[in-house]
Amino acid sequence: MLKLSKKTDYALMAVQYMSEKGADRVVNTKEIAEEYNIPGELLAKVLQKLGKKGLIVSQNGPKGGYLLAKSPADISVLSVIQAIEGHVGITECYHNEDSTCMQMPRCNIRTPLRNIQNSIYGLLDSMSIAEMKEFGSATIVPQSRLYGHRT
Amino acid sequence: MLKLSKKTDYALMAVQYMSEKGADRVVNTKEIAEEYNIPGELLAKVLQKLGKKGLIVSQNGPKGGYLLAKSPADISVLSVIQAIEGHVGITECYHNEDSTCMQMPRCNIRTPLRNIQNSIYGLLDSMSIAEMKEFGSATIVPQSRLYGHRT
DNA sequence: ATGGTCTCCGATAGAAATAGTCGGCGACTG
DNA sequence: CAGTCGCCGACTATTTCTATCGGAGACCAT
Repeated sequence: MLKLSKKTDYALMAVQYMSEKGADRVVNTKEIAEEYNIPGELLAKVLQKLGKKGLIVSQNGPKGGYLLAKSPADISVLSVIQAIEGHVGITECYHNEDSTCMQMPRCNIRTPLRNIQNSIYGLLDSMSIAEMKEFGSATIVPQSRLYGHRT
Repeated sequence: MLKLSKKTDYALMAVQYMSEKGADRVVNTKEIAEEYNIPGELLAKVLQKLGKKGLIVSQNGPKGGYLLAKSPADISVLSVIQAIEGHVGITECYHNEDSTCMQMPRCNIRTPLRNIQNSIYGLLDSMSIAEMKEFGSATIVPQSRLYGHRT
């Protein structure tokens, strides 16, 4: 229903939080969990996934935690979403590679929806974590935000 | 996970189908269900919802069925989606009016996500069923497709 | 007027995704 | 070498989505 999962929300919050704290500050799971009232063990899994995907870097041991792997300006919102949700698609047939969709043979909305999907992707891909924060205060989304994308 | 439900897919297919058949042709549930291999009883419910929302008009009795209530150019993709899924939001707090989100007090992504959501809405709202069909053959989504939306 | 066809509606069962939990392992710092 | 913290897999609970069932009401043709 076009809704992001809670895990994804948590991921975005965490990344945003780290970006606020600065590049040198090691942040641990508990700290974020308490800040936002997120169940610690669930957030831990989310951060682990972000780590695997190379978006953040982990540091073990006491005083350990996480750091952003790159500058907030270089982390796209889409990359965070995809790190958690895997390959995302607006419909079953774009979401699942080997989907056995009964409607496929005569489907009249497959291609149009792909175009819509690509547009949404373009928006999410073009927006960085750093930009997203600014959007918080901005009231208007710039017009130049959406692109045509080849099918 | 940013995916439309199957019901919504069915709704879009059905509306598209009706638009193809022309304004005067009464289409019944069974016909659409067979064309696209959709479970008949489920499609029936979907069409009923579209009827309630005034997107299509029902005609009872034998030789009954459905007609588009307006021209395909006047039916937005968003209106079809919302007819089936109700109020849609990219996050829980925008999806559910009375959501008790534990992250609310300090949430750092609420407003930015709303802007993103509004952008997506703008796209879906500005696209009609008639246009959607053309997007099926087009390879490029026009640049002018996204707007700024007030928060 | 009546039987067949079709929409309409609520309830419910089954399947799948999501949210959250638990327990043990390994790495690091002081 | 002990405590802290990340790492990982399995597990349960909850919610949402998908699909089905049974019956009521509208309508047309004969």
